[in-house]
Amino acid sequence: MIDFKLDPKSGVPFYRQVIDQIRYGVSAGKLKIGEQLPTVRALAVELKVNLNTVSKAYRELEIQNVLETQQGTGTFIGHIKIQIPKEERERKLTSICSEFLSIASSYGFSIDEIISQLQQGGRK
Amino acid sequence: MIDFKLDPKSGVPFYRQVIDQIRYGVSAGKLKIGEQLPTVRALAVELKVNLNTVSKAYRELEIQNVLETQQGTGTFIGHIKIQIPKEERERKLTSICSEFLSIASSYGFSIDEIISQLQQGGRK
DNA sequence: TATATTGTTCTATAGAACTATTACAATAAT
DNA sequence: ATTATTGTAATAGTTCTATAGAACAATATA
Repeated sequence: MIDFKLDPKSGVPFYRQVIDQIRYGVSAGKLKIGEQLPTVRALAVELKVNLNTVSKAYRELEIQNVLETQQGTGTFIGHIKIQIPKEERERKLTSICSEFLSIASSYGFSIDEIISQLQQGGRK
Repeated sequence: MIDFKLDPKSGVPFYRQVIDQIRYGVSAGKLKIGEQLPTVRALAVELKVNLNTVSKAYRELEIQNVLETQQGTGTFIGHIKIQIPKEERERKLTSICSEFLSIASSYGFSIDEIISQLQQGGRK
């Protein structure tokens, strides 16, 4: 289970922060397939946000097939593994990396700093 | 001078992205004391945002003593040395890397793939 | 002086984000 | 069956973000 955290100063909407944390948790293996997430009400209380905010995050992730929800039961990590065509995959990798680099360096971060940080964040 | 970049998908307001990039640019030494910034109109055109959005960013930075403005002349990097706390810089790096990683790995890219691509894209 | 350029301010509009409240629907547990 | 728990939905109101357009103020320049 993730230890959810919200950063009000970041400027990033709460529901997007929740989405990010779940998506990253899944890909980092912190959230296993089929695992139950906190209920919308429980997470709303924990994060001190409105129920609708959590609900919105869960809803978007369900649309993306990251989550599966069962009314009355709960919300779970989805079973569907999404497949992306290889050419598109290559292009996507190049594109997001290039875009990210230009943004990161506009903040004054060097490649080395970035890579070092990514390596830390990538540990399981 | 900074190569300004806006990321509409990040969820961070435009004016905040501009603020961030200038502040980090200053602390990284990319923007020198007394250096003139683009005019509000020029930057607005470059970033394809409204004049008021840039103006808002500049105004906040003037309040923070990062910038000094002279009506009719332009906007300049202030003479008061602003240090961005190491922790804040760390947090920003962590934040953008984490967000990027969550997106990248949701496409199924491994850390190694990502880093390898970044190293290629980072060559000049 | 006249004109252009710069930043500033104001109004109006639109949409997103978030909260609050209430109610409804599906499932599980008793 | 009844109750509790879960997710869902609808409405309303506030704040924030961003745009568009217009006008104003200060400075530099021709």
